[in-house]
Amino acid sequence: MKRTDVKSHCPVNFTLEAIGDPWSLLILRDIMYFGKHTFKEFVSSEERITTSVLADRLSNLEKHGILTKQPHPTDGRRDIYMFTEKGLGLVPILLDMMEWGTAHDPKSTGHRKRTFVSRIRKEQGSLSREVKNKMRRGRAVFV
Amino acid sequence: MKRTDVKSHCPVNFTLEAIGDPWSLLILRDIMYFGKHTFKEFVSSEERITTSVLADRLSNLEKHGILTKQPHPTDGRRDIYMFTEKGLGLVPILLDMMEWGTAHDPKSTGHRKRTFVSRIRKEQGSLSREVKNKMRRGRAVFV
DNA sequence: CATCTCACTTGGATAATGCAAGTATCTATG
DNA sequence: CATAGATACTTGCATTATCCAAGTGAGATG
Repeated sequence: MKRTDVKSHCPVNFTLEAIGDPWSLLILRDIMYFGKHTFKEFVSSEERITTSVLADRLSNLEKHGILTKQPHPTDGRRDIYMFTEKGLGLVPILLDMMEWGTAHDPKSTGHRKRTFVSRIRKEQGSLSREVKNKMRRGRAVFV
Repeated sequence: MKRTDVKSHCPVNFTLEAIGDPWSLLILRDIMYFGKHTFKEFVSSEERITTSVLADRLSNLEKHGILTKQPHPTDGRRDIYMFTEKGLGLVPILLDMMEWGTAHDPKSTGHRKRTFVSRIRKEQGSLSREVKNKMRRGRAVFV
């Protein structure tokens, strides 16, 4: 039995079924932050995804309606991958991940984007603060 | 070679090295949303994590400074897992995941928390909108 | 002190991933 | 218009991770 065989309708679990593996998120990062759009560009990323896994993840992200594939307008060999509107809903998650990674890795390249990262921090408002305070007191969101 | 053997200092990748597998995030969800704190409680979650994977993930999350383990004050068999301050920095990510999962799963239990979810949505402010608009025009954050 | 509870470990089967190589389609060049 | 190079994949095999069931050891309970 695979993990995703148990269908809970917890919204966090639903999100994880779509993007809950590292490679999928790295692909989304490549598009969102670096403007990559093709198979070849994804393969060339620092983290060295293999072509078999990349093909699998791209088709998953398409299946989940997060990415769309279009033929390149002039070069028929290429396919262009882009976010759908549903995919764009993941932007806040990717922003928060950039913020956290920058905050906790002294060597992070995020430090070169200080003003951008502090803008992310500002979007984390009163609700986040409220939840954190609750948890500091040993409580939980729904308890 | 494992994925995490390639050390990029991309902040998103750094975050993924810490919590980039589904089980870790489900553990954090259990603590944050449901107030679970012990091994037994995590095992009893809907998604059926196995004890071997749970033990592995808990020690990883401890190693990354996201969770701390304390002995139960009265029952010496139990250990209490709680978020550290570093771990609390992940709260916005977990909130955004709840928001997205609720928005895209018609059967989501998140629909029972409408006012809470709409508060999450309100925290996603002008920066997210700006990034999304850029991407709709085929551009990227840093391009 | 026998039994139960809790937090793990261990071992063996199954599934996912990594790696190298190959294929099909399209483009660019002589 | 044949040939070489690009691009987006597949395929096959070795390695690694996960699942599942059962066991262990320390502490609680009656």
